[in-house]
Amino acid sequence: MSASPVPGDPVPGAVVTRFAPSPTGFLHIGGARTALFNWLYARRHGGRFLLRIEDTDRARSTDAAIAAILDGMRWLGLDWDGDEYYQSQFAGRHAEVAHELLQRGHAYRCWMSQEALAAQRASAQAERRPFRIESEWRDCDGREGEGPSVIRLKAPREDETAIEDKVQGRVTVQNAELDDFVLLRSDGTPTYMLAVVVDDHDMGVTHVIRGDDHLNNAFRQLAIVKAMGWPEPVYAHVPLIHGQDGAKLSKRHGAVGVEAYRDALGILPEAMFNYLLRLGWGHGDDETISREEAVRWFDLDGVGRSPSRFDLKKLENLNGHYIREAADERLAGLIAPRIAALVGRDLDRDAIALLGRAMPELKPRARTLDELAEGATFLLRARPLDMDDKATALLEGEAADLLALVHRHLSALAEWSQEATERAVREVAEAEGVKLGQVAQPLRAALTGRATSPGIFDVLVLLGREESLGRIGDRMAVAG
RNA sequence: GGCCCCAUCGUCUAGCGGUCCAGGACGUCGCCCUUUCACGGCGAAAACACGGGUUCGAUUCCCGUUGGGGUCACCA
Repeated sequence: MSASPVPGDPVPGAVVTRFAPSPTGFLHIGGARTALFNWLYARRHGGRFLLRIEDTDRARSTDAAIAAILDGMRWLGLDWDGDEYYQSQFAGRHAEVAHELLQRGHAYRCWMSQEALAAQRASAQAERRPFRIESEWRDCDGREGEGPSVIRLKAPREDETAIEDKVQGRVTVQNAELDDFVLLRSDGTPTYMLAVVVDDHDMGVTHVIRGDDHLNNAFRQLAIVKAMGWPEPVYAHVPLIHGQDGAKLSKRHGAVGVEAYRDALGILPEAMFNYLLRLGWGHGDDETISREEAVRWFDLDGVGRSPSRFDLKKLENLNGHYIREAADERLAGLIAPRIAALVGRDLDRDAIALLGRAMPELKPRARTLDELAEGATFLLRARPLDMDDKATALLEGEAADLLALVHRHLSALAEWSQEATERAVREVAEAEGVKLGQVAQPLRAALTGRATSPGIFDVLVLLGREESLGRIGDRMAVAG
């Protein structure tokens, strides 16, 4: 599935890549992967990775929307070189280029009205033929119209244009397919098509790595590049990420911003990094790939050409892996706010230290920070504990008597350790002629309020003698 | 609809003419470990879309069909 090899690097020398998101309120999963690939490519080749915010649409480009993107990038550890650029800063330069194109005969002023355009489009549709703008102003020998005008590119109509795409291979399009798109709007502002090309050139971008949805645009942009006589960048159009239904990932698929996975589920940045990397790219049978390995191994030829579906299950599995690898203190700090919300009070240093100590037992049982916090709350909940349904069921019948026996044996212990508590509980089971589980399960319910938890002797030690005995006592009191 | 792109297990992928009755991972299902749930270990089911070529030989190359996706603004 590798892309056909593209001979020779047309731009020898330093690599410059860029990520150019438009601020929509969050860092889109697909955008994050595009950013990742650009970052990786630049780092791999000792080049520079630039960030440019496409804030031409001023209405949408709020500070909050921009901050969300920068925040997401930092979270993933995708550091950009230098300050971020803002496309709106360069509007003057964009207009300048449009006028230069005009002077050199590669563009023309067009006074065609929106209505005339709409009429052309309608008749094209009625006759079931492809729509292509046909402006009378393309070749009008200096004649001028009335009122405001736009500047359109005088796109070539003969021959064809080919792009040697690093991912897609050679892609060719008939120039007749390209129409005279607008470069400068009637209010003098630049269109996206013009702005990207000018900015990429001015920023010295050598490799344009972006989503597949821009492949068609690339031909239009290349027309500007050629008209200006600028060096052509290397293009690499990576396939889009799809939802479970196979369509381009969008809001209707649910969470689509990386911060949602971070905040709601509790995904670790290294897990997201690894997952996104493996989505559409592979390195043999390697599954868990570190940041360093990624920089060492990443290459554009490894990027597949077909879209891939976002699979939450795999992300979660990977996240579980990274949780197990993460330092206990870091994890404790990460889940502290979640637990605070769950137990309804802030956690002090002792509480966080307790979480850290419990972490080795908690970690293997969670795939997300959300699950990790959920599994840890029993440590910090206030007495008397609420019992869930399964815990309540475990405490029915003869369980109460067994619990009382366990309480007595544990109370008599001189030393409160895993070994000592285990011995005590096993003695009760043996003396009563029941299986360990018949004693351990009610004990678990009493201590945690749940039917599942870390190993019961770990729980006993983590909670400590006083708290443990207290919790068991609470249940005995209820049983009467 | 025009144009462009894509096509290996349910999903992510390995495979770059013979090593493939197709390998790994997630998910699923068994079994083991076990005080619960996980983790871990072992095992199972599961794919080269179809049809033509090229070739001594196609999952790998070419063409077509089918299916899927993207894109067609004075949005970005």
